[in-house]
Amino acid sequence: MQTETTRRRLRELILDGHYPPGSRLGEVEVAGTLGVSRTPVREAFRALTADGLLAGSGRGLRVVRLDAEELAQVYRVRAALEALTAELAAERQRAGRLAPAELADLTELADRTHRATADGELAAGVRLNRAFHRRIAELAANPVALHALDRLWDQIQVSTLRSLRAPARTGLVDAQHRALLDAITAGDPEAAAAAARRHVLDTCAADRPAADDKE
Amino acid sequence: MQTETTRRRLRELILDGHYPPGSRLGEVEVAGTLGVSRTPVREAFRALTADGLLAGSGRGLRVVRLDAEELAQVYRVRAALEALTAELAAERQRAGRLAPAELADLTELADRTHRATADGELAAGVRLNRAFHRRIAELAANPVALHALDRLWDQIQVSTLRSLRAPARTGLVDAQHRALLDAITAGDPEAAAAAARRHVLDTCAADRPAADDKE
DNA sequence: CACATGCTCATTGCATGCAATGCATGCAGA
DNA sequence: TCTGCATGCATTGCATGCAATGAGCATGTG
Repeated sequence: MQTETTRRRLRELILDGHYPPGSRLGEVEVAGTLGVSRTPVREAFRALTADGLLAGSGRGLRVVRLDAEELAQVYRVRAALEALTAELAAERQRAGRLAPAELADLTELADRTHRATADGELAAGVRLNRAFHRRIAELAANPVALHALDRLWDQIQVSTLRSLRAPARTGLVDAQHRALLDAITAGDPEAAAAAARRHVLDTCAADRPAADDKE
Repeated sequence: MQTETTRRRLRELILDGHYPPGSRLGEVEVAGTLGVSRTPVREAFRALTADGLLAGSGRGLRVVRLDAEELAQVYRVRAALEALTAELAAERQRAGRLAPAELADLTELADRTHRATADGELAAGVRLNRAFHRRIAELAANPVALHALDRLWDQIQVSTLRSLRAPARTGLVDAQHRALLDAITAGDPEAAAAAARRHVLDTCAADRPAADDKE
């Protein structure tokens, strides 16, 4: 079971920025650091490569570094999938399959996200924001979409780590979260899908200036 | 490099139905069959598991067998992604970024798909149909979407292998392919997205009777 | 006769040795 | 000084040994 724990720990290290994009990862080095043999590290590398966090087949794996265009492509797929999950969640709400507690939960996540970001706790804000979006995907009750989104969120998180941007957009983000929330609560699939798509694409546009790649 | 070839060969065997859904795959057995050691087989297993073709954590991997609901969930994600690729392809056409030869190619794929299916060459029809959809995804020029769709197509192909159904729907399928093609050719993203979504969801509905799972 | 329990064996997970490969570095010659 | 080549090294890919674990089966008992 060391393979799985190794995979998890490595993923955390990458998502934390401990291994920033472009870092080179060697089997021996990581095996030594984590105190396991090369085999589980090797398999963890494969898994993370499949998840789109590592790349560079052959000699030397590196943490993926997406350029602006690739990041935009990831965002477009994310927008399509989040439009789907929002639509499905709204459908389930309309069908009466969502418990009030679940919606309350979602509202609280939106609140906490806004508060954390407004208070300047950027790391917590990023985490809560992701939790908010993920909760919607859970309410959609489609594991396939959820899994695909998990991968995309990981990729985006890695590539936008350094640009933990200031809150200027905080108000807009929160307003869009509320709009999405309202559409789901109202059981309006079309509105929910549209709100989700717009929100994600706006976020993409806001992240784009992160094209200050050097090194 | 035996890992990669092993992965490819195993994928082919699974997609061909040589290892039908539910089959149990053992490292030693496959290693013996393919004439390699357990290590590359092991890694190929991991990769195919990540691709959603194998499952069954822990003791004994099996070829995934999706029930009707899971298959429908895959189809909904596929519909969202194919709507996106159709939209992107149409956008590129509108922007004049698609060469006429590329569209001609696509038309020919639609033709050949229709002919093969109408002639009762089901296997060839399935292959060509997939090639048609894939070509659209290629024209969308979004590798992220293309990769995600490749995985979904694989999963669907495995789970609908046994129900290589008769052509009754042939006419409808071809008509929808033409509608999609026309929307892309016309550079109409909304129409293309709608056509793709409807086509995929109709296909899902047609595949649903495959719920005659026993064994 | 059914169910629980203990045993045996197949199968996987992990570690490590060995061979191959690609890269960097340093030296020699132009 | 620059270029080309050769050599050494770091690193990965693959094979295999060993230990652990879970499953299936047989047997004994209620």
